[in-house]
Amino acid sequence: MENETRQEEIIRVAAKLFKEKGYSAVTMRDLATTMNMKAASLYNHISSKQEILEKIIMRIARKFSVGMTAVKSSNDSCIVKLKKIIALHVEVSSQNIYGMAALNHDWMHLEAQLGPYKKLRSDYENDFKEILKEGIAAGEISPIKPDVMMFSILTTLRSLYLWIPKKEVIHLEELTNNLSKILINGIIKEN
Amino acid sequence: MENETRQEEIIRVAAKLFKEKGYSAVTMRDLATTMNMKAASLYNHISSKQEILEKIIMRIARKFSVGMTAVKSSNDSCIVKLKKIIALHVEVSSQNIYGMAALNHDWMHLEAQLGPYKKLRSDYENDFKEILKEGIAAGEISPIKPDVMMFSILTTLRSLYLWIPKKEVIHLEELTNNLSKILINGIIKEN
DNA sequence: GTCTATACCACGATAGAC
DNA sequence: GTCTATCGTGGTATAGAC
Repeated sequence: MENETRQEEIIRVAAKLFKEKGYSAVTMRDLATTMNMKAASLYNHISSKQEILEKIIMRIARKFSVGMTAVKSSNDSCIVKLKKIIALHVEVSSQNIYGMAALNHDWMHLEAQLGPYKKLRSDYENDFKEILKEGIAAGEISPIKPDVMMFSILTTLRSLYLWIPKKEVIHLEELTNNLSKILINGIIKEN
Repeated sequence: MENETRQEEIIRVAAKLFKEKGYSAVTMRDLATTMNMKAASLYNHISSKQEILEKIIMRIARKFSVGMTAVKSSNDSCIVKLKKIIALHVEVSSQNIYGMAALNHDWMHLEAQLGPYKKLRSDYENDFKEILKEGIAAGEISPIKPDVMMFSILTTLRSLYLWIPKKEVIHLEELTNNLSKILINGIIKEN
């Protein structure tokens, strides 16, 4: 965290507090206390509480969009594309375990950026579903409702931030492999 | 909703608001406006905002505990036990789509009931993991880390409330069957 | 860049008339 | 059982000294 600007530090600490109590329950006084400052001093670095939320959420949302674009444009099979999406979520979640909480649960408190956020999320879900549909058409994936499949896989991936920090030592590659097996092959033992 | 007491009505409406904005962001004035009352009048039916949260969360948490106890004490195979747990989540979630949001995201704002809630949740997760471990020992389930399996399945089940209301017509039995296939057999097509 | 002081407003909750 | 009025607290944010 060297060479981190004071604004970046505030945003990082705020994300941690938002994960613990949610955006609405965290006050500027809470944030200031954690930063060893007075609340008024925060405003030399950020213009509002809302701005902090916007930076936390939109930064991560854009990473997912960029990642999905890369996966879409590849020539991989659908199963490989899915594995790449799983790896994308493990990577982004592990690098933003606090911010992911705000992305998942505090997006409704966005004001000016609410529309742009919703657009990114809905585009992401459509791309995801499209990959599943292609997989079904190509005979790679079981012909179960793509909606239910996407919901099942994506909610697991979106909740990774709750769970990654609990691992003592985080073997991200191992986690990615285990998740791929479970989400793609299921948990039943094949004989 | 006939024969519903005024207190039950307040709790039901509050759960809906909590799902939309989170416990902290919903004010007693918001709740009163939605109920076509003044905020002060709410206090003739409930003693505090905190009491509303407690009733919403603890009621549902106890349903899951009761359901898990029934599954545990059966003589079913582990796979059948898992299917029963999936059905339990579909049932409880569909009957409490608003309350599930508070259960998942506002439990940290519990005060006196925080400890009891955490105990119920942790017991539930331990029972769930135990069933997976038995399944592995019995050769029914793939020998992947039970932690990762439980995380993957349980986060999907815990997020059902986000998704059930989006279905135009809810065929709960079909949803249960599709989810069982996806979570247990995976999405890959077997040839 | 941080501080003290404070403006202004909304919060949960209570008192007491009707 | 609902209302008006209000209490005490604490919210975001600004002004201006240092």
